Amino acid sequence: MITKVLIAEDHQSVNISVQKILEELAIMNTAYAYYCDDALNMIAQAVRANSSFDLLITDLSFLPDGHKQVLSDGMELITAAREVQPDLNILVFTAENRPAIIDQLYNKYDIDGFVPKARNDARALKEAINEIALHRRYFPRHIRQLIDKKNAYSFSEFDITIITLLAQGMLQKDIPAHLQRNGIKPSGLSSVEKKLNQMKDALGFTKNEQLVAHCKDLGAI
Amino acid sequence: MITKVLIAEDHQSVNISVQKILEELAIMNTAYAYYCDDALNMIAQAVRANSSFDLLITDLSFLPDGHKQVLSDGMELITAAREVQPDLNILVFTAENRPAIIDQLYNKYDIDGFVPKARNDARALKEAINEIALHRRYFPRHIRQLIDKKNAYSFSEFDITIITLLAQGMLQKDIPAHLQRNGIKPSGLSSVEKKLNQMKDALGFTKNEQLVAHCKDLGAI
DNA sequence: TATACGATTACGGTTTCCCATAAAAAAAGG
DNA sequence: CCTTTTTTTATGGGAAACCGTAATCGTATA
Repeated sequence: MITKVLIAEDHQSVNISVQKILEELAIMNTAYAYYCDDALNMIAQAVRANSSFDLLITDLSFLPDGHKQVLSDGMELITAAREVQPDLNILVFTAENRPAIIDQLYNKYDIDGFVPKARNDARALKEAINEIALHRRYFPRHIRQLIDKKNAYSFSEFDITIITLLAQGMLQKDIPAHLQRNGIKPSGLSSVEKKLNQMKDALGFTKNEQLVAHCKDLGAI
Repeated sequence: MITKVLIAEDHQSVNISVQKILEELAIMNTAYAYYCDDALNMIAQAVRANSSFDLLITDLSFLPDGHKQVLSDGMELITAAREVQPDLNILVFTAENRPAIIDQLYNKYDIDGFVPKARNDARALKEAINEIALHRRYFPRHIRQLIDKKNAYSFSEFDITIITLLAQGMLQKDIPAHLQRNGIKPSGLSSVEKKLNQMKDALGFTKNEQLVAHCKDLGAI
């Protein structure tokens, strides 16, 4: 049963609506935060007071606005929250639709539900909360498809490192030295070239510029 | 005086809040649409019925969801709306924060106000509506700064063409032929190289990959 | 220890890109 | 109409990237 819920959402306009939705579900014990740090503090304090939250509804992107924060986005909040309260249910409510991000949430962060901000998000939120109350994960079908589609090519950490360096202006021939300095295993120039060719081949690309553009679209870099 | 307002916003959660905000401003004559096409129809019909809207509050991104639409985003809606009702006040309410996009809204689409979805967006919306009622444009200071900052380098159509081609995988040496086929004036390879150098120089870059990444971030391509 | 195998790295030739300079063309000015 | 200036285009040498192949390293196995 879900009775105590925390909303972490920096958009006031959305925050208001989520509160209203919880009211309609007869969940009266709610709290809300506009910053990740505030949210984490509330979670920690609730744990200490033996009245921990049953559910965290959080956005992913939190715009910086001058207030210095330890946690800068929803991903970090999720990690930190799980540390202070491992059994906390987490529902991500966001406009983010880049497959690489959602895939991470599902497979790495192991969140309990995902609701995209969209035309029927109010109804979807209610469904999601009800599902999570029944200990089931909530991921709409079209979201699952999105995750699968991105698996056209699954970028490894090594892939991302190389493309990021290129996008930052490093010469290909200088990458090996950088990899060695950071203790990254395959560091030969040939290995870098091979990886780039693998990626381009898998995606039907011919130039590094395409890889950079594609990763930007996916949100991988 | 603003008495009749149309909300075009596909996120139900946001749409609800905006309606509530208008209520608080004692604006009771409101309508809302989840699709651009619907919004345009409502505007056109109101004009025909001699009861046109005073203000359109619109988002920019409208997610496609199967329903085939003529207008696919807020930019197109704005253009179409201005055709059927040139004096319509337009307030853009969006999470979009790419400078190139906001710059276009301000200088090309000539909208009356811009409110970013953020921590105090409910209050900002009220301020914006009040300002517009007084026939003043509403653009928060930090938004103006954002527009100016992007003017570190102002991409021309030619610039964008070249970078887009690179991001699509075209070899640099093949670009001149493409430019000629499309009747674009400077088409020599040297001209392409010169432009690329100008851009990289202005932005402190050394590689084309950086340009592609930067333009993706800006929303220029 | 020897050997086989996969992964990584090194090397050489070709293509593309980069950059400076010069020629040609177009525009501006007298 | 000619000169001056600017813009565009052409050319060539050198650097980087591309690509196939060979050498090397590391590990597992007999």
